[in-house]
Amino acid sequence: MTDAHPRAHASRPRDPNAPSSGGALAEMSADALVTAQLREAITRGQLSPNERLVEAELAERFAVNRAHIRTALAMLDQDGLVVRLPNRGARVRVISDDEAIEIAETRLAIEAMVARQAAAKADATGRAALRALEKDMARAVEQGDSVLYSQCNAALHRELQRMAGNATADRILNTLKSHLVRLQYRVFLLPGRPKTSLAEHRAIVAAVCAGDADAAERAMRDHLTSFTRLLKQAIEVARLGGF
Amino acid sequence: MTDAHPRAHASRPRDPNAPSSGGALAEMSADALVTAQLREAITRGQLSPNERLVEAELAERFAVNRAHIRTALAMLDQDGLVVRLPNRGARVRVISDDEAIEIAETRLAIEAMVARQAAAKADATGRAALRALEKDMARAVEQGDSVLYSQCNAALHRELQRMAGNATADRILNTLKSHLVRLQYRVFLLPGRPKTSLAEHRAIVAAVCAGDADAAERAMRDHLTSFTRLLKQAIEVARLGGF
DNA sequence: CCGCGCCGGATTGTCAACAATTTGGTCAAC
DNA sequence: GTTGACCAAATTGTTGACAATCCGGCGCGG
Repeated sequence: MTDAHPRAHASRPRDPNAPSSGGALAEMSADALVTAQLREAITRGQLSPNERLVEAELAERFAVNRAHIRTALAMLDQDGLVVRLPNRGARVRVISDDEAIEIAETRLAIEAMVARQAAAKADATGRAALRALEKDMARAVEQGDSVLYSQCNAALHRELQRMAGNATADRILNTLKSHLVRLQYRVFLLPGRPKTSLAEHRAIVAAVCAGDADAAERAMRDHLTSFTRLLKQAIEVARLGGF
Repeated sequence: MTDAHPRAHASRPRDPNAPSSGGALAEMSADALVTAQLREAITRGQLSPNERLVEAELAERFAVNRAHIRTALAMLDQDGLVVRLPNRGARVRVISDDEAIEIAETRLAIEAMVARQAAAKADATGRAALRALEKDMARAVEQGDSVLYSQCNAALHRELQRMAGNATADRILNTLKSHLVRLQYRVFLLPGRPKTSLAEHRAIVAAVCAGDADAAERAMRDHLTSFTRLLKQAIEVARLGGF
């Protein structure tokens, strides 16, 4: 209706040689879409760790062919969200305590670099965005709104990634974070955490906006070190208390 | 012959929940095997950047079904070695100059952490292995054997990864390195590079063996900063001279 | 009562045929 | 000479059927 040409389906020719599944939600291959859906189902906890992922079931659930599920599982296997044992099917990969810490530490290493790069490349738009997010964050703390806070937190880190313009680090960080989402809420819920976290974020924003790369890296390092320490603590508590 | 039970095919039950394609070459699913082969073909340069990857061709080349090629392409797409455009097939992904630098920088960030962790966990075995590799490396420099040197170099970094015992960092580093292999030879061939590189490696080995985490991280950082700088230089030269 | 082999259902792995899409070339019309 | 539509070959996307494998329970023998 909106387009007279029967064969036309996209106006722009699309940039080739770009990470295949990175783009917008529309104009995505069926495989990529299914993969994204499955990934989200896992990270949101709708599929619990170690749960068996039966191809036929998933195919029905997402209303697609088994082949699509199959490639989706292969891709998620590739970035460690799923384990596949030959002839025995796939399961949601369980992240061991030790591994969770590994992930947090690796994230720290990369994100410290990202903060440095963001500071080095900071422009007016980015600075404004950061300051706005800082304000939102402060409001969330005042109101004691954990959900909002966690959203602002994620948004702020994403904005830093955007400013750094490091696609490689981006991809890796997104993968690492998808592993952490299920764990980080424990840290957010610790008493007093939002307040310290806010202060740490302020330091990051200030350093990045000032274009001080060293300070930005240091601030991010402090922030994520503190996060990692609390994560370890939370894990330890769970290990002792849970059993 | 060696086993009376007709159904037995592996002695140990195998640890579930481990990165699927990380293990030994035997006992690998067909998909994983094909993926590994294709990955190697790409990293070794047998398939040039931007080359079209026709499923039927590859299927014949590796003597497998098209479906296997399909999942292999999906997995390689996932870790950025291949780009797939819907209905238009897959190509070997070309790494732009900027991206090569990004990759080198990200590698630096992670490997600095790995060096730190290796130093913290260093045991007698690891120390011995590092010292042996250092010797081999020195010999390679004396003899002016670039190939041997590059192998020792890779082995040394791998040994550090092993010592650090950080599976997450491992996976990421291996991916990043697979992108760099085709570029790093330019750096190795620069005049005088092996000698400086050797000195840098000596510093790393010394720090790690001494269990000095800070020094190890610093040494690795210096080493890879120097590498990255030369890589940038090599790229710049190629950009100006190549055209 | 316990181990062992075996069978049936469920699930994954393999494959080839078919449908849909892109691509490049040809030809006519302007 | 150039533009545009159309056609054919090549290639990817989709689907269903079939084979191979694993997992549970069941019965047999010790």
